[in-house]
Amino acid sequence: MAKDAQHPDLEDIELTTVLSALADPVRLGLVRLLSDGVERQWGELDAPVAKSTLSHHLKVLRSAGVTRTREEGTRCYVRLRSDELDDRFPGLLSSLLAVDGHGATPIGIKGA
Amino acid sequence: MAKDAQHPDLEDIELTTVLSALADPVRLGLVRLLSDGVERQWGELDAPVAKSTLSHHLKVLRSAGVTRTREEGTRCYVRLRSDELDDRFPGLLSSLLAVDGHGATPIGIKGA
DNA sequence: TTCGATGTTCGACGAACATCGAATAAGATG
DNA sequence: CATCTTATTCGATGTTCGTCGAACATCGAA
Repeated sequence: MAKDAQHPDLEDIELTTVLSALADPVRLGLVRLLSDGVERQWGELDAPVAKSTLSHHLKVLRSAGVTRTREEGTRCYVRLRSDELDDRFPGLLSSLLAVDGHGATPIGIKGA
Repeated sequence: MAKDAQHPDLEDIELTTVLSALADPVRLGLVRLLSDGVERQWGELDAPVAKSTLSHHLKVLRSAGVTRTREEGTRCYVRLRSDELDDRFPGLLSSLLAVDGHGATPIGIKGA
């Protein structure tokens, strides 16, 4: 699963790439959910999209260096690359999370 | 010219809208150029795109509340809405401008 | 090994987008 | 008025993007 889960070096990521990744409501919602630093399993994520779509979004986030994926058996866990992001783009993440009236799709946790 | 140059209230602008607007290399380049606070005339902007395309990009930025357009005769001037942006999205603009290794298209000033 | 759970990949679709050139509008200037 | 400059809009084109369902791959468990 997730064969070539590539995690790019943040130094190779351009600002426009990250901005594109975060410009989507669903992806921004995912980032906000993950912003507490807790690692989540895919199945936990309660997003109003099909599985394949969710998989796609998580792939985009991963490719943009925003998230990190860990595989354990058949399950995958995601978490934010907060520290690395803040190192590469100082202040960006925190300023994004501080905004309210963001157009992010609210993402929940199943069974919560 | 620029008949209904609408400048939305920043309070009505969502974060995703701004991120989308800034995710384009040309538009990010324009914002960086304008970040010195100087008001520029369209003709001054030396971007590697056709005039109609430039007009389009400036319209997107204006619709996203990022820039403000002033008309004077047949000429139009643009400037960043820096203060208002920082009020609505604290720290966002400055963190974006601080990044180097941004994928922004370099925009110049004609005759410079 | 067969089954179930979990993600991924693969077309496919429509919508949105970036881009251009040409046509247009409107003020400035001769 | 005729014309030039400046910017907008229109129509067209090709691309990218978000989305879905279906098929596939992989691991764990019965």
